[in-house]
Amino acid sequence: MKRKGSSPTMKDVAREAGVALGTVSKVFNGIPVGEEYKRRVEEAARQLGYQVNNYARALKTNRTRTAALILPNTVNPFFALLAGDVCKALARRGYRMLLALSDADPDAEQQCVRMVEQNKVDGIIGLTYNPALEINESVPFVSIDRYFGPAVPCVASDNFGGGQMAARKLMELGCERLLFFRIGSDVPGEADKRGDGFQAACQQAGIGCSTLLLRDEDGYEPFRAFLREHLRDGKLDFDGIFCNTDRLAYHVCRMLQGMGVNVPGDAQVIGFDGVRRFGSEALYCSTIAQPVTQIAETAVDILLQEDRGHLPSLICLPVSYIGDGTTKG
Amino acid sequence: MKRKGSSPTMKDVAREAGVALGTVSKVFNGIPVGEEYKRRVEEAARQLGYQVNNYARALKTNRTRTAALILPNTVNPFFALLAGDVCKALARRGYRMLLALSDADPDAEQQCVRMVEQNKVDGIIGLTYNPALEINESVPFVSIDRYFGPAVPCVASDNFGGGQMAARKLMELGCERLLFFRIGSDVPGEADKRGDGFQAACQQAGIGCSTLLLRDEDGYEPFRAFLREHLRDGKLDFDGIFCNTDRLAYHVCRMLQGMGVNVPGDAQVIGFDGVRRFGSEALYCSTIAQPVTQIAETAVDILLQEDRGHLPSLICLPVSYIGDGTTKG
DNA sequence: TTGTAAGCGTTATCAC
DNA sequence: GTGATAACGCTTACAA
Repeated sequence: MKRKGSSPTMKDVAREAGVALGTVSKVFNGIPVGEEYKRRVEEAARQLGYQVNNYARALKTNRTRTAALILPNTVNPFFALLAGDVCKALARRGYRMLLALSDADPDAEQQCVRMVEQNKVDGIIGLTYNPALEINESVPFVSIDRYFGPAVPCVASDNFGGGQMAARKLMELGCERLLFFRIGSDVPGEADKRGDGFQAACQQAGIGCSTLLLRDEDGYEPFRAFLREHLRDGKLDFDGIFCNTDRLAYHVCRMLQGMGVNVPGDAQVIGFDGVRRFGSEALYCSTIAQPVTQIAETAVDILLQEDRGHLPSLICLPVSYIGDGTTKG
Repeated sequence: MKRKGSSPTMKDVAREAGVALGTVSKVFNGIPVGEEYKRRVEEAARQLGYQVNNYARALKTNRTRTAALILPNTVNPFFALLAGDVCKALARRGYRMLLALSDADPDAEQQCVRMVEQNKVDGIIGLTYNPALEINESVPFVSIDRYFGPAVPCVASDNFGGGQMAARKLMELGCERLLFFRIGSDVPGEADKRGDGFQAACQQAGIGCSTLLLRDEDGYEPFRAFLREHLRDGKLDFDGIFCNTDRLAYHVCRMLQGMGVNVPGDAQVIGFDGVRRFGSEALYCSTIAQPVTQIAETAVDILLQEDRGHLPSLICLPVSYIGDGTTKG
């Protein structure tokens, strides 16, 4: 590794090149300047290893070319994917990404907002759980997976459509007794529509649908109890189960296995997310996959949109079904 | 969500509080000031929703209280964990984290460095693959998993010790014919010592050890071919396999399963990393777990150390064995 | 086209 | 202890 010396300023470059300060600035901002001057400035800059000081520039221009991403954590593979894709989407547009982790705690989320506000970010993308989050009006905000109201753009998967898709797929694959399992946060979010879509599709098809809706604090055990209750003579009352996350689906499959119920033979299971082992390999189960890259790309596009007049309020991106082992197709 | 109005400056606060600009600054920097003045400033600041402008502050002080983390990606669960832990370690010390993703591409890594340098970060933590990385001397750098030389602090797991640990554990569990599988990057790194440690322990114990060392580009198939070659009458020539990552171990287990070799009955397998399903649940295999949180904490500590005079050059943090399914204990 | 100078929001150095 | 004032490194009118 080479380690070059310390930071020269524009003044140094100007002196070295024998031109005025303003000229140097112009060169670095692509403003036309005499060919010979330009050459000299570039040469001097290269020689001194000059780099513009973004902090000084931002102070003047009020644009930091930095955006913040607020996320509960980075270990949840969906969040990890999102973080990566948002970072890349921003980088492609010449923006830097500040990452702030909240642990899904409302107070911590507010602190994250304060922190990045102080840092004069040009915008914030947040996947948050605090419905009363206070954000300075002057900083653009795009929400992911949580709808705050018409004034705050929200991008999410087509959760409702995904739920419908799961129900229809299960029916198409021969299921007749459907079950929906849900675990998640207390605070309402777009992801709740997964169940809504599932139930709507069932109703539309004229078949019933049992449900068990829990909160994260409840853990996975109640699902096991529920399944046991609905197990008669080794046969499950249901032949198609939709879980609102791949993680839950994974647990359900293991529980069923433990009870001697064959998946997908006796019961087919579909999860939601499209999470992969080691972040990029095999799926854990048949699933409704979220278009993570597209979510990131869209969120960034909206965030950086110049015209802040008429922004979309809710954007739902298309999901897709991927069969992988826990369904018959 | 509430959205409060735009950004007042110190000047506004000073006017509102009826004090001088300098006094406001002092209040926000914890410099003693008259009790009554302090109260008035704080009141005014609260009323106006004032927050210090970090960019202006940094321009003056030359400290941004921001550090950068350069990582190949965020989907690899180990990297995801690291990103989270570094972010939290920095936050706890009042620092923000800029995340830059390189895709493990040397040029992109250099670009990341340039980008965060322009952003005047107070330091960079990098998990990189470019041995010729150029970093401005004036910005502190801590490397993870790659040793650049005595002048650049590197923090890593005790890879050598982990390799030894794997060998000894396998022997302890009755294995007599050991095998080491390695896949990874071309460029030398601390992780290479996993194999060194494993072989050293074998030699010390006076037992042989076969190896197959591949690069990422080779993919996993050659391992399958190797195993097939060493399968006679349904019995494998080896009864203990150490893989340099959990991911490889996972694949190897599936290959063995496909060949009718029982794990851990006929062959025991140990991986390295301690990667968990869904980022936080069950392991994929018995493993030598890396102390990710400690690595992050240590890297941050070194990075922010005031005394840049005598920094440690290589810090190896203790790993731990966790048996989970692919070994007999 | 080029150079000059004001000022972005802070901090820090002074007289007071 | 308090309050002007000069930087910090840059952009951007505006004057030359």
